[in-house]
Amino acid sequence: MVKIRLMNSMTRRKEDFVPLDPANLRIYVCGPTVYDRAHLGNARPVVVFDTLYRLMRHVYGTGHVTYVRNFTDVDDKINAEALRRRAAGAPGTLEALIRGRTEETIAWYHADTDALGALRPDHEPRATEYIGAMIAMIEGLVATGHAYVAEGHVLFRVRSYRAYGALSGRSVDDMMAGARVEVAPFKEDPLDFVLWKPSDEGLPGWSSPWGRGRPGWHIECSAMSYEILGESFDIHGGGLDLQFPHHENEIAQSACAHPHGAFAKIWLHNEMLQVEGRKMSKSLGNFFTVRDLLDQGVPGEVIRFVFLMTHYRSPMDWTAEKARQAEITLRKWREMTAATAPGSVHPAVVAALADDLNTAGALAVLHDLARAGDAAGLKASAGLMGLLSDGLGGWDDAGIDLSPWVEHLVELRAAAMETKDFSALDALKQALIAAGVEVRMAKAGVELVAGPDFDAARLAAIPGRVRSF
RNA sequence: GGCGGGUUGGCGGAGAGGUUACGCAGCGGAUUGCAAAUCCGUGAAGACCGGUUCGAUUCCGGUACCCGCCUCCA
Repeated sequence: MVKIRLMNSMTRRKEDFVPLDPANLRIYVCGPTVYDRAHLGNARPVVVFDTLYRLMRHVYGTGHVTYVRNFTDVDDKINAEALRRRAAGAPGTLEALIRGRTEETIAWYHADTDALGALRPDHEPRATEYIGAMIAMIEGLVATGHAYVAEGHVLFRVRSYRAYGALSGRSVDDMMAGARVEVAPFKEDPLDFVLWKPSDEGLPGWSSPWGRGRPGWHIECSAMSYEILGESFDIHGGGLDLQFPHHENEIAQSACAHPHGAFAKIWLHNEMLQVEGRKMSKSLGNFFTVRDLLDQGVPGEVIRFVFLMTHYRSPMDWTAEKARQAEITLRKWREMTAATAPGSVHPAVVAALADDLNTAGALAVLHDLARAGDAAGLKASAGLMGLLSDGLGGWDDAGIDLSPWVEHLVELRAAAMETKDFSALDALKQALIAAGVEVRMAKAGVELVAGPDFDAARLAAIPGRVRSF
């Protein structure tokens, strides 16, 4: 059995991974709030935890890993969009408009993450389908004194959980010192957070012991992970920005609601994404979605490769130069493996991934395999990382038959060898190169490949074709 | 103010207390009518100051600078 080591955010140590149950390894990852297209930053945990999922399936067996990633479909931004649509004259109830918006967004999310070569999780629960479980958990917390009701709200009593702050390395008193928390007048303590809040008629709501309302953000993950994975599971993941307060609050809720459970054994957090050296933000004008990139012609496989170039615990900078390099490498590898059946995964690739998901190290091994000419090993090993699969392919094929141009070049070369006048041959060659075609002329023959900058219009505009195609 | 992370060659980016990371770019060579592509080879690093050590880029401490979180956020 391959020994997997993971950096546990809780202990700040790289630990040997020992599953609670090797026959059913359980992973929970915080998923998106489905109010709009996934931006590039959203894609990072998708790829990171997909890689973890693939590694675990490889090591423990495909049927022995349960991967859960939720959809948060209760959120003020979703409400705002639904209200906007209603104001614009859209028919239907508010709930129906909300459902429509979240359905649409989830479909986008699936399409975009599929394009990145991410496997669908085994469960993708939606918060709205677990309201009952959330209410039950909140009732338990109230009954045991870990939560209290105030003015239609239910709040978690942070001081009732002694270990609060352990994950993010803060003490409650530290947080009080630098508190920038909005303090509602009905809170016993400024750090107490909302489990349930009232909804007025203009907002979606569910009936509860505390009146019509809706859940706070953190409770959904506690409720859904418990319902699907139980009170103890192996790994909980998400972006580093979720470490506090979201994950800290999840821990507090779950630990108090299920005091005999361990909740998550290992916490993994991916670092954030930057774009050309700066934080991605709408105000800087460098904000874009996965779909934007795909529409610009950046293949999903290239996006995935760029993500894998950087270790998940380091900030990752998205740059056009990286995308260019990734595309060159993938084209080379795809050409090399096109007619090859996958062999076996190279142990060094597994070893690199097993060492806290060292994807950059694993890619270096892939380069070694390519250099050694091991196409079968390359294809299988890359497959473990979600690369070079048939499903992600096709983008490197310009979908054009270049063989007439090959014939033309062969004829021109034969003539040039006779006459010693290479000008016509060189002109055509330059024109092809200008159209983004790689011209490979060897003694044995001529080969043309449409490269990254292939431009069909420029190709079509080249004069002097010997026949029409 | 509180908490956490980082600083590696021209660029990107890993591992390892002592022996080549790797990729891109560069340079040299093979090949080619010439190129391209490919292959082979090659120079180039560890923010700064101390400490531990036979030996540190790798461990420890400090300084500087950068970044993230603390507010919806992946």
